[in-house]
Amino acid sequence: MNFTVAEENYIKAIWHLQRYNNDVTTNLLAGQLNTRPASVTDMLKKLKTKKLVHYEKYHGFSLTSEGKKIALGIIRRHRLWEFFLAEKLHFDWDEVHDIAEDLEHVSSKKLIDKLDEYLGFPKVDPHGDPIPDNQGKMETSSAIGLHELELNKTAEVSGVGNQSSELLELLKHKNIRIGTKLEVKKRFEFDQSLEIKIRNLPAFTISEQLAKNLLVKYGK
Amino acid sequence: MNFTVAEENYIKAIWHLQRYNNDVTTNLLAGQLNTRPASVTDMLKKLKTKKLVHYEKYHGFSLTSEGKKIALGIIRRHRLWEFFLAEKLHFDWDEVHDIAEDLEHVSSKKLIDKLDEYLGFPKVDPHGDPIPDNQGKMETSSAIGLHELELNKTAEVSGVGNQSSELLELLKHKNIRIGTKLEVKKRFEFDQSLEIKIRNLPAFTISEQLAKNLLVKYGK
DNA sequence: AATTAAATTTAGACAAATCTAAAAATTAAT
DNA sequence: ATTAATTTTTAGATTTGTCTAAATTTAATT
Repeated sequence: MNFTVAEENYIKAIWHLQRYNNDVTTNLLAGQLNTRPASVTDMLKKLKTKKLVHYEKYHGFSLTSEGKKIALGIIRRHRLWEFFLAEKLHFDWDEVHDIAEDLEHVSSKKLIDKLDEYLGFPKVDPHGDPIPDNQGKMETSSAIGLHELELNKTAEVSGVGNQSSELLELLKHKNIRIGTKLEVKKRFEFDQSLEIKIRNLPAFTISEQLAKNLLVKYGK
Repeated sequence: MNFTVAEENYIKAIWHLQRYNNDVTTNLLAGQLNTRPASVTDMLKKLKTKKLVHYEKYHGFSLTSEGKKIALGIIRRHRLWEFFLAEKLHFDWDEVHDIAEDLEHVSSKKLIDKLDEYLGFPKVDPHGDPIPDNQGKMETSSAIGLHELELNKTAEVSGVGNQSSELLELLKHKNIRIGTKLEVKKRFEFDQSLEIKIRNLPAFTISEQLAKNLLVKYGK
């Protein structure tokens, strides 16, 4: 089966929302896709006839297992292109997302498998998100939010909570990237801000909001 | 300005047809695009309002200089991706065209310029067609059809007349590719077929039609 | 030059994806 | 348990790109 760009964007958005929300709603999806709730309803009907979502009107929706499979294919394409853009074309990590949004809809299976091989079967994209293999399987991350890291334990940044250019710009400014090793030295109760330290550089403070969007793994 | 995939396909098709036909007609373009003459008329009106074609109804059409500029941008993207697919991902030359048809519509200028640099600013694609640079300029080829090559003069294959998988399959079977050196030993008047020789291999015969679709340059 | 043939354009319809405004269903609140 | 607020869906329109069938224009032929 073949899908339109619009269909793929809906499938992908539902998949992403399902990850962090117990139930995905019409309004939420409309917000995510910059469209209107009425348009979402229309598309849900269409995706239902294609057996990509379970959907009962007024009672929510979710991806079928077939829908999830399609979603993982799109995400695989997206993240492989992101890796290519960063690694081979030397794009900054805050530039790759938008271009990959377009490239991900080129759906030749052979192209993507050869690209994967050419890139050396990478396991994570430039934001630390895992890349599904050609069977749709991917690493499950043991990462936690920086806000839940214990004090004075070294951890390594392994991902970010989202790909907004705002977040990535801030991280670039603070010199934090995937692989950066750091420790939390102090937690301020007033606003839940954290004082962190990177190597032997002067300690500095980051907001609770930023901390929640920084994924880290324990271990030197 | 930004263009839809449909618009880009029309612009590109007109550009290609203009190269080999004095005047491009509605029917010809419809045939090329696998669509109906009525659809072509509709699109021509649209492209006229965007100043990409000169068009007076019942009296033909052609690309404006702006239209040509857009066309060269699309062709640049197409041929760079073809080069990438063949050179980096090791696709056969008869597989690259269809995939590049999709990739060419991803229109980030920065992406294409960085891709160009990454590939080492190639001058021709895997079929021997010249790749426009980021100013839209490209090599003008001195190639001639194999059917007009003088007898017993060595020449080198530099391109093919079209990218149909049928032609490319035939060439693969006959072991002819870009860079192959050959000579025409004899021309048969009856059907204009040619006997050709490649290196020290046994001579063999090719049809007039194939000869016309093989572009060669003189010189060892 | 009149008629026939071919090419092109118009008119009207349709599918995809979207929208606004109104109606219906669900959920929350008094 | 009604009423009010929110969410979701329907109804009807719009845009893009396409189609068929009919009408028009141009070109070819006798």
